[in-house]
Amino acid sequence: MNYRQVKDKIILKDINSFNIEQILECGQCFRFYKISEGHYLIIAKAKVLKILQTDEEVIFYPATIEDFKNLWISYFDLNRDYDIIKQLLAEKDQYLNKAIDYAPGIRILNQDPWECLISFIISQNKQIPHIKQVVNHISRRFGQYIDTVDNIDYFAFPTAEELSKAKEEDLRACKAGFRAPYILDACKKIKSGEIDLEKLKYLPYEEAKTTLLNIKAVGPKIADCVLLFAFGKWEAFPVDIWIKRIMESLYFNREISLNEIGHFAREQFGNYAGLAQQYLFYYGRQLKIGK
DNA sequence: GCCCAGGCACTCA
DNA sequence: TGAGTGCCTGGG
Repeated sequence: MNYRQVKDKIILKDINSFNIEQILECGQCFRFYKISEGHYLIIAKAKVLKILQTDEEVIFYPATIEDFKNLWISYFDLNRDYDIIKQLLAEKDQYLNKAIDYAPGIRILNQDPWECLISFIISQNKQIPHIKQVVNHISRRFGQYIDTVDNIDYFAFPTAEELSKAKEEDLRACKAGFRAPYILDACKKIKSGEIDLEKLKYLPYEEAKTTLLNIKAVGPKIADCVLLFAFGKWEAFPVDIWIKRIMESLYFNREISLNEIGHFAREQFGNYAGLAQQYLFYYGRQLKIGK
């Protein structure tokens, strides 16, 4: 990878395994908008960033070289060599091999744990456009103003401190529905220090997961999402309804319990299970496998 | 109007 | 321990 700054843009070249559409549309994050083909706007790290990908390069703007080094390299996981991992995974089985070929540009983002936690609490029983909507309402109402881009105001996702000012009815007004008290429970546990998200990063997968399960409305699926997308714990293999259908259809040819799927995934994909999940999810969802 | 969506809590056997 | 059911809300 090499990059340089040209005015307010960072131009990135020679990067393998990077496709902005696949990265954003594989279900790991919610605060992004498609501007046009290969052109997206994201809100992360209290910034509004556009990303334009062409055949030869990826342009991040507006961004300084400092932002790029301090924020975006880590956020987009740019220092990791995905080619080696993909080779390892592709040897596991033909289905995963196909899924990797289908979307070789997927990367796992390093997101903010708090935002990730609340976003996935919101995700239950909702479709992605709805989740995005609720996260936006909450940001607009409780988060800090970031910037106005193309006449649209953008707001950061509120901190636990900021969000704990919300009342249940405020969150219901943000269309959180029955999840409103769950969000407040998470606020309370984080704000009081009962659960310290910063510390989870340093705990082993199982221990961190057990801690997260103490939050109301956080079950195995949501815990795994947070562990994978915010804490870099790639042993996590979130099993949602899509992955269940996809795995049943590709690997089992019958109905199977969530537990069995998790067990199978750990055996089959090992320490890279989480990345395998992303390839299978994107592949299966785009092709509507099992639906 | 009905059904379902990237789960979970709660209840009951 | 496992199966069954209800849940805000919006879109098809």
